Amino acid sequence: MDGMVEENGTSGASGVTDPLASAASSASTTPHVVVTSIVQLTLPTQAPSAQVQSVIQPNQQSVIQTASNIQSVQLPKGNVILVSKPSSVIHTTQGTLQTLQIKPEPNTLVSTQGQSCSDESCSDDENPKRNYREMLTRRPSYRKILNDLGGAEIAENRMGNKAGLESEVSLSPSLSFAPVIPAGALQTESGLHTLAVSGGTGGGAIVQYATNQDGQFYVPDQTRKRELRLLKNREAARECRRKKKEYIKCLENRVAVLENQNKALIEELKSLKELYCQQKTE
DNA sequence: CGTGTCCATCGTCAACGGCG
DNA sequence: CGCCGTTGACGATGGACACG
Repeated sequence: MDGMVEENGTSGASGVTDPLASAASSASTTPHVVVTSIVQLTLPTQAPSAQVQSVIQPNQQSVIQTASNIQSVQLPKGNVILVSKPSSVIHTTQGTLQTLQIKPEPNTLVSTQGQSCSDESCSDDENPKRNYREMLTRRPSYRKILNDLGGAEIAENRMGNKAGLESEVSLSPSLSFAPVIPAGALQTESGLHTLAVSGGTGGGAIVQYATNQDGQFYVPDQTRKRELRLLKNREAARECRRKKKEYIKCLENRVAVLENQNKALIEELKSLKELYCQQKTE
């Protein structure tokens, strides 16, 4: 093995501020610390070492995840690389990256030449019609992005949530014979009793009850269905917002990384121009 | 201290797409 | 085609802050 790849969890060397990390530290509701990784490449033989700014995060419930296999690479001087998981939402900048030669070792995971974006998003550059159509259609859902990333873990969590939700909802039939009118219940013209249930900030649920022949209160099937739908949608909206936030954070992080790379490339171009002019005058 | 403004968060509705 | 998940839009609410 000619080269080594190691990650340290800092972003200082590249000078990129990490919006993810700062956001994580400021948001009290975020339980995990998100770290932008610097991948230090120790290059083979005489080549100088180079640092690669990565937005790949440690394995966690995230849109962006660490590639499971980190491989050694051969990196000619001046080349810029991105080490990426194949189906990542992180896309390399098309056309600006030079060829990255991967050492032909078995079990290596390769992403080269700015092709690390997902199959869906970049496989059909030669099909402008489809691209145009996709531009007009809805962008993929956050869940789809996560699935593309192999978010089995998240899918499992969702299943868990769903189970919890259903068990919660299954409590509803127990209300079918509530012996007393709940406090705050109002009777409507249709004979239904509505009960406003406040739920934290904003919004609130409304549950409707009816009375049977014995004067007992029960939740009509229609009401129960609505209750279930609202509950599910409430949970879905919460999850959707969480994913959206995470997605936006990742995009912001990516912007920071790409800006930094752009800066570095501009500097490199500048120095190469100077070098070229010097040699020309000699 | 009361009021106005801004911002974050929430619940709900409606539209859309995917799936059986 | 109906059901269900996803998500943008909207309005409600509460907290933080500035101002008089």
